Amino acid sequence: MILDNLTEMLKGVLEGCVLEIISRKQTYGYEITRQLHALGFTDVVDGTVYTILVRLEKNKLVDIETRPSEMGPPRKFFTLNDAGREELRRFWAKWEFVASKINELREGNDERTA
Amino acid sequence: MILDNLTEMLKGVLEGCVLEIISRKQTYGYEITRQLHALGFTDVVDGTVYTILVRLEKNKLVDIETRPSEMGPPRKFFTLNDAGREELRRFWAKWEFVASKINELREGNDERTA
DNA sequence: ACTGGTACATAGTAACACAGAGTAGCATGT
DNA sequence: ACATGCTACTCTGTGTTACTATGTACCAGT
Repeated sequence: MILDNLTEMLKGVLEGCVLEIISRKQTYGYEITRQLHALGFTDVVDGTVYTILVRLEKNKLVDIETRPSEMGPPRKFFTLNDAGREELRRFWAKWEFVASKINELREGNDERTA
Repeated sequence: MILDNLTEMLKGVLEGCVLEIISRKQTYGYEITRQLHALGFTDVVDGTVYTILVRLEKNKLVDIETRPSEMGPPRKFFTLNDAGREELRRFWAKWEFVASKINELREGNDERTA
């Protein structure tokens, strides 16, 4: 990728992305990582996703169900619960706010003091 | 503000905002803080802005000029140098990438492979 | 003298993404 | 039998960042 080091910019948004992905359908860590890669965030590694999932679990935003896989070790499937859906809603509200303000700044209210 | 705790989402973008503000015109810390408040980021405190400015200086992205003020203590005026303008350009490229991907995710490419 | 606004500075803290390594199951190839 | 490679989860440690809290200092108005 030409754009190196998106790390800092992803802070605070990656968790929201994971929430959104889980909200679409019940899924598991490895699959989530692949979806993020497909989205374009190719530098996001599985370790990062797993720490996010652990955090979501700790904050009781997801329900978890472990099921055997046809390929490899068993999978931990995640589903959003009510708190998770509420958190996701808040995430998008925050994103909308921040993104609109950033774009406002960008589109230069070039305040001619002229 | 209804939207509490934008902190994490601002990581990685606040520095870019400060660069953009400085690029508009030579300015100083306190004024930058006020502009961020005016933008809508009301929870950003001056201490945060000063640490960013110190970082910009350390990374040699700004030129600095200290001048007396009519009101209060002397001000440290900041101007972007070539490296700073290049960094700002990179910031917007990253922002454009991340924002487009997030919005893509949001607008649900619900890609049912049916 | 006191308050309040202006202006800069810094030590400590919490949150987050990442690096790196490890464990484990299964399939395939040699 | 052994190695390789993909799938899948887990954990420890690190660096970066914004925030908290506090302090210094200068000036104006009361």
